[in-house]
Amino acid sequence: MTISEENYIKVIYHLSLVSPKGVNTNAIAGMLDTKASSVTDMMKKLSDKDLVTYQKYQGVTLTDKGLHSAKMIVRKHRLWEVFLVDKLGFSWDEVHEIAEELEHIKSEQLINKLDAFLGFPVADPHGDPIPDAKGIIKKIEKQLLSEVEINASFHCVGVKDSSTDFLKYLDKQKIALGSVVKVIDKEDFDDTLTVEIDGKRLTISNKIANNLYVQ
Amino acid sequence: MTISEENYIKVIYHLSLVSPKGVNTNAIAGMLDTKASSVTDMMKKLSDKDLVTYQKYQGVTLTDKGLHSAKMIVRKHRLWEVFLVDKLGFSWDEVHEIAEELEHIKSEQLINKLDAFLGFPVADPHGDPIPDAKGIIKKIEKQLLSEVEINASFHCVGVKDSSTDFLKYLDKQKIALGSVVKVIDKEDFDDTLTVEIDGKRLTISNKIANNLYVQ
DNA sequence: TTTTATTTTTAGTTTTGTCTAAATTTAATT
DNA sequence: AATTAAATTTAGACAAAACTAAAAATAAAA
Ligand SMILES: [Mn+2]
Ligand SMILES: [Mn+2]
Ligand SMILES: [Mn+2]
Ligand SMILES: [Mn+2]
Repeated sequence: MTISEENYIKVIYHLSLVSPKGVNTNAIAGMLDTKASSVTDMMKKLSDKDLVTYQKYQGVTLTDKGLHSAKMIVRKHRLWEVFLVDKLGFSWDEVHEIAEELEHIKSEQLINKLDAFLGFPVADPHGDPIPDAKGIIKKIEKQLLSEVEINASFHCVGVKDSSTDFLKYLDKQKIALGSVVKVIDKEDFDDTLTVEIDGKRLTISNKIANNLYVQ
Repeated sequence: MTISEENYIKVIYHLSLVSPKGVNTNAIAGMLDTKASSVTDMMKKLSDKDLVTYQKYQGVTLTDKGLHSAKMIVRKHRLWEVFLVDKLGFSWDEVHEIAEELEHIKSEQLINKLDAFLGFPVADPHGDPIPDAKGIIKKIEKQLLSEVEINASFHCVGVKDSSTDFLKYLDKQKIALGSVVKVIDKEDFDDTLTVEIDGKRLTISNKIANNLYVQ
């Protein structure tokens, strides 16, 4: 599998989680910053390799083989992100780009040794679950902060949006995975929340609360 | 720079150490397992990018820019080899192939953080020197075991041939970097050596002695 | 110094992955 | 149901990096 093929497979995997019935050509093109015609070409190739099932105009889905490949790429991506943050001291907003390259290193032995070296982590620095060597993903129980009842306490366990802007905002507000959050009040008009994070009171917009997972 | 361009630059660098006057097309083709005509094409491209000076039929040399690029690739290759052996527990005959891929990961920050994480090593698992962030290579004093006087003691500090076969032979004989070697006797006829390695007596051929560096 | 052998380059293809522009299919509106 | 809009695919082209086969330059041998 080439790097390009791997990038396509991974994008189809991520989009499948939202559109399990079939992933659109344009959606793939958007994620990979390429043109729809290029996607169509690649779908034919991936279909020939039995990694996706593709029917003209009907979107694509991953085959079992494609799904397994996708999980292995995601596994590599997330393990490398853990390495970059835990061992090399990168911050969580700096690692995605680098992991985007590291995820294509071929050795299976490498990734399993890395996994052991890191202590078999179950989640990456953004709280996303890491598939194990067999591709099994331990589902992490979580809710969006925006959908949680008032006056109960939770732990931050992940982010939905892992853009630099959002992660830097969280850093600024001293919100990290593990932080304790309690929703004090919710504004009816625009769903703005008053929360207490690690004891400190804070007002956050619905957009923020809608991108932060708690448990 | 593409991965292919980087591989060419690195090979030219290694061959330059032996042929500083100019590296031959066929030599490059041999190292990269490609055809001479492909090399010619690439030399034109690298020349256009000001990474090599190339004149038809006269071989190539690296420009300052090309030399610096080459050293950065070698730096990455060797640092990753240290990581694989010291942190992940690979043996020294397993790391070259993987480092051949890892050396192409782009981030400068990554490699400098990796360097720090590893404790700024000066040599890779095969005893080859690691260029620092500026490209400066601390020359390691060393002699081939085949050229050393009899009855003096040395430390193994590197291998000239780092093929799997040779490294596995050394493993079998319990010879590692750091081992203490003393040449007891040299056979006039074929230069076979009788040596004492970490106290154990051993007979080794000239071919072996000619691929082991001591200091 | 010719002749022969080796090395290197040129010319013309191929594969991979991309693009633009045009055609086609499907979805959404009148 | 007909028309318009959006999504998708086809057709044709291009750049990168490789190849084969043939031509040209250099080196070695007679
Ligand atoms: Mn990637
Ligand atoms: Mn992540
Ligand atoms: Mn390489
Ligand atoms: Mn090495």
